Amino acid sequence: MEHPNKAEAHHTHDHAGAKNELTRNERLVHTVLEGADGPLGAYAILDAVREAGMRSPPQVYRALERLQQRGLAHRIERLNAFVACRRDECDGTATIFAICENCGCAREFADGTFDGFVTDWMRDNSFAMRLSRCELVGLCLACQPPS
Amino acid sequence: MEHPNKAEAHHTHDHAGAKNELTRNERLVHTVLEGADGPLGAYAILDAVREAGMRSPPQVYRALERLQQRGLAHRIERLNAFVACRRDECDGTATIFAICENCGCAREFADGTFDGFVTDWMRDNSFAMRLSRCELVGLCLACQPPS
DNA sequence: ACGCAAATGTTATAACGTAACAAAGTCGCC
DNA sequence: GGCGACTTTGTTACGTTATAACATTTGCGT
Repeated sequence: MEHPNKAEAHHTHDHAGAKNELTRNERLVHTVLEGADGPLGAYAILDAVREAGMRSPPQVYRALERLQQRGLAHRIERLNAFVACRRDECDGTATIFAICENCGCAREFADGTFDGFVTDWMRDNSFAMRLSRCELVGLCLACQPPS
Repeated sequence: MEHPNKAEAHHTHDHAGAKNELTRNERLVHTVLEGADGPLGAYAILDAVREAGMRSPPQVYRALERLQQRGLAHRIERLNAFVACRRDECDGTATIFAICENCGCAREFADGTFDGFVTDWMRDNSFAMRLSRCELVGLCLACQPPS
């Protein structure tokens, strides 16, 4: 039951600043995510950047890893897919998504009550939290049956 | 951006009752999960039940799916792994896990503040939630550096 | 120019998950 | 008992997601 860990979510910057520090591959992947209308799998991203010169999965996964560290992209665990972060000042440590099962859209948001719950729980239970992920699964307004 | 969905989390029962309704394969998988000291991947489960007669991945995944529907097991998205639920009366619609990056342990718990946050948000945002998943990632008490 | 670190490129393979179909068990019902 | 419908199980083959390991190139300070 041993378990290593991955680099993730520790840089600080606001997004405007962070975007200017991207490498070529990071920028390619980030641009694709920004232009997408929903979460994209790593291989979908790969298809989209292939003509720009990225050819193999590790290149895409490495770019994604660094974008996540900077809070510029998030992985949606339930979908094995990735999105560009649209909130400014996001460091990636506390993300919440509402995921629609019908259209696949994923809406990211922040919430003070949730942050409070997390903070309280980690204090009361001596858990040294590095990051939290919350995924709400259901139907978005547009996808709900008429009335 | 269309997207289907999977069967999940809709039965009701308390666990004591539900356990008596398990089929042979479901019981085999559930017993393995109950005996494990942490989350298990589907192929680790397969190894553990092979001598009992289950031989292929679909058999394991099918049993897991039905256990999840009954709230007897949960998938931890971040780990691509599964655990037996130890709370009674769990229907699987709202799970919270604290996952240790060092030892791999996953502690499940429930929280009223979190439930309230979820309920409020779905009301305020007209989101028809089917289930919520929350995963806190960090170090459990036993794995934190001395002081 | 040299050396170091970061980033990139490439191959092969590991790990996770499912489609599709066949066979066997369960149960009600005439 | 025999029939039919449904559920569960069994099996093969494949699709999808992710990473290990190593070679090469790039950026940059001195």
